[in-house]
Amino acid sequence: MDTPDRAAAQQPPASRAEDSPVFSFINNLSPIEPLKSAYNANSLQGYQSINITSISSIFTSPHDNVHKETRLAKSSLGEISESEASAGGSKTNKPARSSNAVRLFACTSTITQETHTVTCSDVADPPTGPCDLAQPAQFDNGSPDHNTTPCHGVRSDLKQDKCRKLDAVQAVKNTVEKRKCLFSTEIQLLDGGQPVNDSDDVLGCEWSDLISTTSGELLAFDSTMDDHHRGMHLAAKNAESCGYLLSKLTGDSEISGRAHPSASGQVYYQELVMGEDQTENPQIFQVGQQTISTEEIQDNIYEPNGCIPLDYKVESQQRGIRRRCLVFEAAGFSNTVVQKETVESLSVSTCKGKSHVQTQPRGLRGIGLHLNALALTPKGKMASQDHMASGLRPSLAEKDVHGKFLSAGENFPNSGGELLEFPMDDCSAGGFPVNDHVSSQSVSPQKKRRKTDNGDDGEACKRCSCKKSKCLKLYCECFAAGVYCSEPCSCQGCLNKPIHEEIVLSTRKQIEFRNPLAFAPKVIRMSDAGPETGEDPNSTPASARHKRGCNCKKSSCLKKYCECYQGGVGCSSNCRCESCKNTFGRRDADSELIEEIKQEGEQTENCGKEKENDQQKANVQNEDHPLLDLVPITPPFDLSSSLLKLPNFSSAKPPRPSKARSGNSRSSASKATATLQSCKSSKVAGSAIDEGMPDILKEADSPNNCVKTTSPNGKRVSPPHNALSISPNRKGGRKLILKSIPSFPSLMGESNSGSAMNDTDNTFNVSPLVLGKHCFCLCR
DNA sequence: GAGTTTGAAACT
DNA sequence: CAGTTTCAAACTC
Repeated sequence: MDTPDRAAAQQPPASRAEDSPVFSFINNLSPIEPLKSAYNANSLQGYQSINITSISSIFTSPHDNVHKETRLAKSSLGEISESEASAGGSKTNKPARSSNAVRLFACTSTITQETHTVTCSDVADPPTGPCDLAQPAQFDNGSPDHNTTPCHGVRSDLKQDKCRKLDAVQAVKNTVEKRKCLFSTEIQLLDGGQPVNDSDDVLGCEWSDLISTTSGELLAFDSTMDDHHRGMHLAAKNAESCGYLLSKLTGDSEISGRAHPSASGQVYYQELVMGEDQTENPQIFQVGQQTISTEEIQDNIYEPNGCIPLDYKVESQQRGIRRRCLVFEAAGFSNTVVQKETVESLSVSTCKGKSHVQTQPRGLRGIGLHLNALALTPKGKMASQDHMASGLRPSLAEKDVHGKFLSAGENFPNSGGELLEFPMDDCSAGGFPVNDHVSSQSVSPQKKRRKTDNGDDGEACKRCSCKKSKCLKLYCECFAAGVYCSEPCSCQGCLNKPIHEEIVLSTRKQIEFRNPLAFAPKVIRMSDAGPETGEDPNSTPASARHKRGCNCKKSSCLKKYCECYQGGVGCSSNCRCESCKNTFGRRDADSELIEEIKQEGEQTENCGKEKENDQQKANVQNEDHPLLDLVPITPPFDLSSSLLKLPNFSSAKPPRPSKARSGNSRSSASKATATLQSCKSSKVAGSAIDEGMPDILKEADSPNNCVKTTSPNGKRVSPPHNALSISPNRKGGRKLILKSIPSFPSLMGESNSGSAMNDTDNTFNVSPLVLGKHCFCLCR
């Protein structure tokens, strides 16, 4: 509807066509066709767009897509937008969507401003939730590449035009306007107000042009209005990371100019993200101006989404996935919806099941890092963490509902798009950093929640209280988690804020340089992700393990002082703890060795054995199966006994970071993997991963590969589980996670690892937690 | 809320 | 790489 008009306005030719009856006709048709196309044309693309991880296609597609999209965008976008609008038009987006959309907006908006391309606000439409399916189709229509395209539909262009028309025409307008409102600039523009500098220009010819070119790519997001607005405001406030983006959106042309700074933030993000993906988006950051490559945008957008799971499966694919995710988000699919579809499609396509993906509407991008730290922590400190990303997202995250979700680190590269969104619920999202200063204001309540409410403890959301480290050291939970400090934090002299992105980033890099795994999750939980989702064996770590063992002496590994305990995993050979009583499972080196041996022998049979604390073992062994299933991974449980040991790890290879870092560790890992592989047989791939991976990872991987079975806790899980399929840990973990985190974390992790994480990291990135969560959800 | 304990991180 | 110091979380009162 609107789109056509707008399109016409923007693009004379196109618009004309649009105006024509034919156009209308097409529009009508488009919705349907798109679907077909989506599905048909490329199952891949279609899937991808959906969620599917089809990776290769995805990756490749982006560029192609972009072009196509751009093209399409002009012509088709209008249509699409229309169709979407029509479809969704009536409806406001669902909240969930909105949230996502919002994020997208933020990103897009910013982008658009800078680039002048499009604003996204309206895009929200896509989500328009009405049709999950429809949307995809739409996307497809718009652009074969669905991935990117979906968003396109929404382009600011369209929006503007739409707005105009809408103003004249429809009730929809309201919604639209709202959307627009999200981004003040756009809105203004639409209204005719031109508060925004850039907008003005843009509005003119440029919009069309820009839009056509870049915008096409740009995703239109719809933000569900209210939420978006909220988000926007928040963002504006927060401005730091995302804030600037928002601000831009809001119409500050200046901002765009400023963009650089903000851009810096973006850059940072890019770096992080890009680091992985750089190839794709090198352009993007060119400083403010330009547009952020659609991909990035998409990425950003997507990341938030839960798409991650897909990524999960295939690392390389991840992006594609992300994008896809973005699309979905853009599409505004409710997570659920998307998930459904995606699931179906995905399952069909490549997916390996990434059920979680589905479930996860929102990924946790930031995963990587310290999710474990935050998330894992029993209390639910879950924070999402992406590195820095969090900063970016904040606004977005906030937007959602009460800001319940904060995406912490969407942007963070590490996450590589892995940004995790955390449901505020848990941590109150608060976790995320995001926003910081400003946000704090608005958020404060949340923060309170976080601290008090959230977690079981109330601490869950609690943030750091650094005094001397300026929150730029691993001492700082936030920093370690890869998130910006936010209100909840009681830190002093904090530099871990979006404003100081550069510093944060550089510091982070330094630390990573020193210790590549520094930001990797301390504990990797394999089981969760992989098994349950069934997804990626590769990426997912099979069992959780300590990145490096604890060194507890007095706490007996029974207190949170113990990282293992805190992470809900049993101690492993890597641990140097004394008088270990880790309830999750403890492994002595000797026992491990023995186990390994056994495992080797058994693995063939069962693939693994469980070991456990001496005492626990007895108990556990019996249980394994039953207990495992029943038992929540969560630490507290005695399950520990049940915990399986990882076969391989055995020995003590100290999972030294160095090894892991170097990625060399493999040998041992390889062994483990081998065994694991044998277990699973199927996936050896893990081996490769393993190679790259640190021991921990390996372990994780192996477990994954072998089985979901592997419990998160490496130790716990033993390959044998495979049979069991589920390690207790997982379950436990899942359960816990579920509460805390509603949505699945996106798999972002992989891609994400972003800055912090390297390849190996990436693996880590996928936060076990998340995975676990997903898994958990799925399983249940 | 203040003080103590604890163990990781950082430093040498 | 090992030992020491610094730091902030975890814990206790």
